[in-house]
Parts: sequence; structure tokens; C-alpha cells
Amino acid sequence: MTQNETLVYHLLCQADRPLSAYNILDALRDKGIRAPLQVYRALAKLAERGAVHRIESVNGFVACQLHDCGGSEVSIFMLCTQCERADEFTDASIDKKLQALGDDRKFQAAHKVIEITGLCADCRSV
Amino acid sequence: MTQNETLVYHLLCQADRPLSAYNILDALRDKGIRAPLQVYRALAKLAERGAVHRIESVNGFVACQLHDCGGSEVSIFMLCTQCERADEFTDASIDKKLQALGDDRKFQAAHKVIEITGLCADCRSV
DNA sequence: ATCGATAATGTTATAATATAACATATGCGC
DNA sequence: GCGCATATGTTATATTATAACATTATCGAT
Ligand SMILES: [Zn+2]
Ligand SMILES: [Zn+2]
Ligand SMILES: [Zn+2]
Ligand SMILES: [Zn+2]
Repeated sequence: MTQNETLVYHLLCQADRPLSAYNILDALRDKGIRAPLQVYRALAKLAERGAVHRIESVNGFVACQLHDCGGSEVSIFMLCTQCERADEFTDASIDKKLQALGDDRKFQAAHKVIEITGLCADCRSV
Repeated sequence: MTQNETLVYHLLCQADRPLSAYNILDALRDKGIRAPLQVYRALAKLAERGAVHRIESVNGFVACQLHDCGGSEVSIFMLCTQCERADEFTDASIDKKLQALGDDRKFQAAHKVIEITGLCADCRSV
């Protein structure tokens, strides 16, 4: 892992919510990161390897929370609008059904996004 | 449907791919639409009603392709990176499994996003 | 050791997407 | 008409992402 990737990855590991590229930029200014591209480049490499995931619904990034989400499993994110937590899960049967749905239509899937937005257990019971 | 919503909705119905808010703005300038906010406001109302869907993976918008995707069904989009088509499907069993996954964690789901990116049948066979 | 290729980094500028804040107008029930 | 809600218009600005180009580090092959 390169210098910048390490900085970005460690920051994301410590974060308790998805961070935007500009959140990351601001947090790492005193570590030598000065421009958006430095962040986006690190994120691109990390995401390519599965070390971080982009959360489309919030334009943010999180460190992978699973030991090995690299198989054929799709990551499923539950995103709390209140506390902003983004919890990652996998579910083999959903993955399989989704794959089958694509296969039925001869669709060659390269990437799958599953995100559920709502209130987490803690936040709904306030 | 208000004036601006009608303009935006009809444009999306004719489009063969997701349009960005600024695509829409440009296309409707000569119909009186002059500012991004006019488009975003129309899109927000239309999306609220389920007449259009936002495609998170491409920051674009499409008209709903199904007669009634309003039930408890989640829309599943297959997004071709080549021709940019965005085809909408539903699948009750995936919806159910996803709902169960949330319920297990006491997560109160408000909105679900499922998007598959890849190559459509036509484009993969070129 | 040094040449040359590749990957990584840095910097500035700009593109693309989305919202804030405020002003005006339009329609409808009373 | 008046009051209220909804729709619209306008300007400015915030947020997210990439283009284009220059520089530096790394490392194996000669
Ligand atoms: Zn993961
Ligand atoms: Zn929460
Ligand atoms: Zn639909
Ligand atoms: Zn295609």
C-alpha cells in the first residue's frame, strides 16, 4: 500500500461513518494531502482491491468491514439517515438471485450495488 | 402534474438512457427552463411519486418503466456501461429477502437501491 | 551506476452535480 | 378582496469529481 493509500485507508478505518473525499482531504491536510486528486486516486486503488467501498447513496467511502467480501458476494449496506452509520453485510442467497436475474437477461454483471437507507435499531427507538 | 414536472417527465419518457439534471436543463431551455433548481424541484416531486427514479450509480434519472412499481417492490436496475441503457425490473423474492435482512437487524428501511452495472445482452455480443 | 520504463505524486484549473436563500407569482377557499 | 399554500423564478454558492500537465520515486536490465 502506498503512502497516500495508507493515510486514506487508516482514516477510513477509524471513521464511524462514510466520509466524503473532501472530508478525507480536510482530515489529512496536515499529513501532506493537499488536493482532491490525491484522495480520489488513493480511493480508486483501494476500492479496486476491495479495501474500501463507495456508498453511492451518500457519495461517501467506507473501509470494508468484512474479512473477505471479495468472493462473488455483493456487499449490502444499511445506511442510517440519523446517525449515518453504514453497516456492511453479505447474503449469498440475495447475491445468487440477483446474479440469476442478470443471467436470465444475458446481462454480464461487473458490479452490483445494494444499499438500504432508513433508521438503524438504535435510532428508531429514541 | 405541474408545468415543469410535465416537461421533465415527458423528456425522460422519450429518453433511451438516464439523463442528468443538467442534460434535462439543456434540453428544456427553449421550453422555459433556465436554472438547475427548476429541474431538481421537478425531479424531486416526480421521484416522490415514483414516476421517475434516480440512478445512484450514474447520477441520472429515468422515467419509471413499470406499471406499478409502487407496491413494496424494490426496483432493480441493470445499467449497461456501453449503450447506457437502464432497464428496470422487480423481483419479489429479492425484495422479501432484503426486507428480512433489515428486519433481522431491526433496521427500518425507507428506501432501497439495487443497481447492477455491466454489459447488456446486445453490447456483450459485439 | 545508470539508463529507461513504470508507478506514484504533486499542482492548478475546471467540469459536473446539487442546494441555499430570497423574490415573485398563481390558484383556491373563504 | 384577503390569506394561505403551492409553484416558479433568479442569483449565488456548495459539493463532488476529473482533466491536463509536471515532477519524483522505484526498480530491474544492461
Ligand atoms: Zn467489504
Ligand atoms: Zn442510526
Ligand atoms: Zn419504477
Ligand atoms: Zn448495452
